Amino acid sequence: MKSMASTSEKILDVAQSLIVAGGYNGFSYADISAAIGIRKASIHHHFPTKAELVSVLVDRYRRQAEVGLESLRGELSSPAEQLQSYLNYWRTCIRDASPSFCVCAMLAGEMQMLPEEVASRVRAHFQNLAGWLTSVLRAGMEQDLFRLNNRPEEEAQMLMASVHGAMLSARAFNDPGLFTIIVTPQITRLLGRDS
Amino acid sequence: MKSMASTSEKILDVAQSLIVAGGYNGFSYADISAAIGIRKASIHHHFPTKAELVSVLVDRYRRQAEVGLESLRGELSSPAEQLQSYLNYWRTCIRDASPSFCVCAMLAGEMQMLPEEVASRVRAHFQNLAGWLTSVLRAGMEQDLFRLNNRPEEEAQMLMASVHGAMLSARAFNDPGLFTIIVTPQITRLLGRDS
DNA sequence: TGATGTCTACCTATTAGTAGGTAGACAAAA
DNA sequence: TTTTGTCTACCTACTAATAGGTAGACATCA
Repeated sequence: MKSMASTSEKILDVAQSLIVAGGYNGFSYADISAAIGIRKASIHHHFPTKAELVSVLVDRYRRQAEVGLESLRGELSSPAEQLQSYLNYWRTCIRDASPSFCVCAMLAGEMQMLPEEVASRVRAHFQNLAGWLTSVLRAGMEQDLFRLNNRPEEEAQMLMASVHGAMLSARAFNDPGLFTIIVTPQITRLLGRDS
Repeated sequence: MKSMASTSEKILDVAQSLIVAGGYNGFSYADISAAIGIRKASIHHHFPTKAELVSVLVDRYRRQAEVGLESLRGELSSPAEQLQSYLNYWRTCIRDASPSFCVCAMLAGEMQMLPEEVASRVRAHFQNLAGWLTSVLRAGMEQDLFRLNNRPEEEAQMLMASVHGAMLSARAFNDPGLFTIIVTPQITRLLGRDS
C-alpha cells in the first residue's frame, strides 16, 4: 500500500511539476497523459478544461501551504524558529529539486495572460503568505526577538521578495546553494544587528 | 521621421513585450504577425526559428543593458547614485508598464525547458548583472559609502534577488508601488544603519 | 441499475516551419 | 542604355504536429 494516490491527484502532481518547470503554457494534456499512462480524454473526465485543472491545482497548493504554515505557528516554536522552518522547507525543496519553485510564484510571472479564475487564486496565495509572514514578524517584534527597521507588513514583503528572487537566481545560476546564501543574511538581519 | 524602426526591430520589440507578459511559450509567430501587420512567413524570413528569434532578442537586451549599466559607471556619479539610478530605471518601467519585467528574469523561470542557446544567454545576463552590482558595491565599500555585512558578491546576489522578487510581487499584487517599498529599504540598509 | 472511470476515435484551431513565387532596388555586363 | 543577374522583403498557400476539447462505447463496481 505504497502510493494509493487517486488518478486525479496523480494528474495534479504531474501538472504541478510541469508548471513549476515551464509555467501555464509550458505543459499540455498530452504531457500529463504520457507521464501517467492514461488517455487525454480521461484527464478531461477529471478536469474538463485546463483553466479548471490549474484552478484546482492552485487550490490544493494553497490548502497544503496553509496547513504547513499553520502547523509552524504552534506555541511550540518561537517566531524566529517558525521563519527558519519556512525557509528550510524551500531550501530542502530546491536542493532536492522536488518542487524547486513555488507554483504560485511561477504563475505570478504569467499573471497578465492567465485565465482570471487562476489569476485571482494566485493573488490570494500571495496575500496569505504575506499575511502569515507579517504576523510572524509582528509576534517576533513584540517579543523583542526581531529588530525591524520597517513596519512588519513591509518587512514581510521584503522577505517574500527575497525568497522568490532567490528561487529564481538558484535556477538561473543552476546553484541550489545560492538560495541559502541569499536568504540567510535576511534572517540574520532581522534577528540582531551585525552578521 | 519619427520612428524609423526596421521590420526586424519591430518584430523584436513586439516579441519582447509578449515574452515579458507570458514567457517563451506565451507567444507565437501569429501573435507577432497580427501585432505589426506582416505575414508569419515574413517573420520566418527575418528569424528562421523561434529559438533564433529569442536568442537575438536576448542578445539585443543584453547589449542594451550592458550599455545602460556601463553609462552609469561614469566617474560622474558615486556608487550610491549608480545603484539608485539602476533601481529608478526599473521603478519607472514598472510604474509605466513599459517593459514591466526583466526579459531575462522571465525566461530564467522557464530555464528548464528553454532551448539551450537561449538558456545560456539568459545565464550570461544574470552573470553580467551580478558582476556589475558586485563591482558597484565593492567600490562603495572601499569609499566607505556602504557598510556591507557580507562579501560584495553575496550582497550583489541578495540585491538582485530583491529586485526580481519585487518585480514579481508588484505584478502579483498589481501594485507598482510595491517595487519601491521592497527595494528602497535594501538600499537604505547598505547606506547606513537605521532606516 | 446506475454511477464512475477509462477507452477509441474523432473534431477544430493553432503551432512552428516550408515551398515557391512576386515586386522592386541595385549593380554590372552587353 | 538596356539587359541580365542578384538581393531583400514580402507574399500565398501549404505541411505535419500539437493544442484543448468532445461523443459515445465499454467495463466495473456500488
